[in-house]
Amino acid sequence: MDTAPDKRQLPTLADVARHANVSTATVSRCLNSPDQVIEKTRERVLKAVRELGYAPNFGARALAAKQTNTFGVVIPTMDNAVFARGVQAFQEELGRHGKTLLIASSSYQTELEEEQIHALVARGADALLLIGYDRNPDLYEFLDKRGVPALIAWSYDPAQQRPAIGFDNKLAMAALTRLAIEKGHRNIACISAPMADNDRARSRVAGIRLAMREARLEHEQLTLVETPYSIENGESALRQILAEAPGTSAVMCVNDVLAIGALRAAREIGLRVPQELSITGFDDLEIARLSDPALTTVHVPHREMGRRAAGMLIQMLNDARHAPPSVALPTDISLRGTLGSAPKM
Amino acid sequence: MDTAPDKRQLPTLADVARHANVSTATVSRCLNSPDQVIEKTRERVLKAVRELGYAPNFGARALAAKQTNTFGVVIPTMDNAVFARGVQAFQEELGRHGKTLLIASSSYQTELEEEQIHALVARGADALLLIGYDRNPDLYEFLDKRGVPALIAWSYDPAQQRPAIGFDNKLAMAALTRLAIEKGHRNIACISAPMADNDRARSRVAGIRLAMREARLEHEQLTLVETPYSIENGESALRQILAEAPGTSAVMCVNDVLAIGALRAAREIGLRVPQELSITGFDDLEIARLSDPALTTVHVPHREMGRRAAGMLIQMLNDARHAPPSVALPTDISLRGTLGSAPKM
DNA sequence: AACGAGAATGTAAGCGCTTACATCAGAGAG
DNA sequence: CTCTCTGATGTAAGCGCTTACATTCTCGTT
Repeated sequence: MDTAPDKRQLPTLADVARHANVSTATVSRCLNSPDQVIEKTRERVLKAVRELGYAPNFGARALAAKQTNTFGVVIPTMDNAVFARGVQAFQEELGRHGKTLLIASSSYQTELEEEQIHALVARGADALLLIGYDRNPDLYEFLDKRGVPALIAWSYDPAQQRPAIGFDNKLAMAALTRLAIEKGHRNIACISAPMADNDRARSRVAGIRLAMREARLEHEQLTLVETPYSIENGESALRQILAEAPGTSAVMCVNDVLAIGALRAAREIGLRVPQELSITGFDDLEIARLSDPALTTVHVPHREMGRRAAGMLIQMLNDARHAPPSVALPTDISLRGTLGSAPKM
Repeated sequence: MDTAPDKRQLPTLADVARHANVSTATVSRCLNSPDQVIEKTRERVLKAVRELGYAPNFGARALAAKQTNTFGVVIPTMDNAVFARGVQAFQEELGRHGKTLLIASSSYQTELEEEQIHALVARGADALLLIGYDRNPDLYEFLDKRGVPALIAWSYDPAQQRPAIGFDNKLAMAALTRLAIEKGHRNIACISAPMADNDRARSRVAGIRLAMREARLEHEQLTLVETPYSIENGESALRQILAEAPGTSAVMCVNDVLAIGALRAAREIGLRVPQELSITGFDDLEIARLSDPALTTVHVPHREMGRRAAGMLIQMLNDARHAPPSVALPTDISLRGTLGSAPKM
């Protein structure tokens, strides 16, 4: 497969040293602590660096220096503004501290995620940001053994031990559900992302159930459809719900993308939203404000989460003994057009 | 579990070898070409690996093996579906070939981009995917010298030498502009992203100018506003345009996000779209279909571009001598609600 | 002019891994 | 029973870099 092409001989530290007529140590110092080298020598070395197009070999450097200043993150997919925004903020903050971020995406496949984590650790990631709690216990053990601090993001569950920064998905969804119930909705349905390996989706659904139970509704009868994240899937999920439970007056989706799909299906079918059917989302993506009517959803501070995650992880790296307390960021309900009162029977 | 403070001693190949009572060479072979090792030994080694929580040190491996199987990409921002989608596809295809992708994002800062490229190369990226042509020539020289193949994506300019995969932004925008002109628009304005260091934006604006020239319109009088990518900026840009050139009947934006902002501003102002004002975008993001009215825009095959970019780059790596021909992917106009006939004077 | 402190630079020992080459054990041939 | 051959395993030389320690220079002192 890999027919090694022209094994080009790259310039090394030693080449630069020879070219500048100094020792390798001096070159190294020029690059890492320039003030230890006298100006004249430094100039000569830097000139040689430029002329040879030299770039240090990171692997060798990490090997010798035992430090990479590199953090890693594995996200389920880049193709979702939710993660993109948080990770972007994470990286910006990391950059401010002189750290580099390596991003890998797992396409929502647990196995692939595990591989990526190993790859990141092998590449010397000093610390990791991981999405959600659901993960093979062996993996956590592996990270502990290696002493690689890992912070869970996008989730927060007081019952879990691991340090995390996120929001209480269950409570947030319960709050939204209570609102729907106040507005008279009794026949509630839910469109969820696949819940296996996704504690966020699970918690959100649990939140709906919680609120229904509180209101003495038959929460066992919640019509539930699980389908992967996409607008199209949201559309067909809504059709499926209406077929299974024609009396449904409110459809609560575990994310905005599915909700937008549901909204679209409702329009195609000719159901007026919110007069005949209410729809809610979760995340408050850009699209939530753009749809017509605008989507009622749960607003989540993604950027702030990313930013603070960076701080926490750096702290975890510097003080490996005390895990910082997990933090639950506040969410709030963005009440917009798609949630209305339940239609009169 | 040992909570060693810092300076944690990670297990090395040698530790595994000792533990399994074999030589380091055998352990290495177990990991890299298992069929060269007899089953019994292999099991013993793998058991030791598991027990010690061993993971190979990538740096050392790359150092010794001179191959990383890692590609790199530097995108302007993750927080834009355009790049996210293409890169996701790129990564998926790379994964299929056993390559890992390292992603860095430059927050649209040229200097940062340059740094990131160096970082990626230092980390042993075998090849790079870069967005757009605009870049310091020294950087290209550096990459050439290092023998790191680089493929330009998202842009295609027949006048440029470097291998690229993208679409002809100028032609695509010209086509859309011709359409607007056919519909009677004469007073055209444009909302562009900052054009310095962004050949895509520049080409798109050039496309507008080209079409106007063809139609013998005073293309010098194109009202042009440059503003960074965001919905809010699109809104204020539209207000600015209407203040500067009240007769404007069509506003062409270089991307969908700005267009959505413009659309929103138009609604706030009370201008009916498309009866009183036409608006167009570029990219065909999800939001383009969701706005009301839906956005007329240029559809661009992001995923296909990412996928094919992976193939091209692998080929470039394997055959460094012949650069593959650049490819221009077809774009087409998604004619939707926001482009209408020019209002009668 | 000789001395010595401190700054600048050099020397060389690894860091953890791969791999060419050396060695060895066992099977089949003679 | 010895000899070869083959396949499994061991040995050890780097890969490019950092850094502790050794060496050499440079000056201000005396």
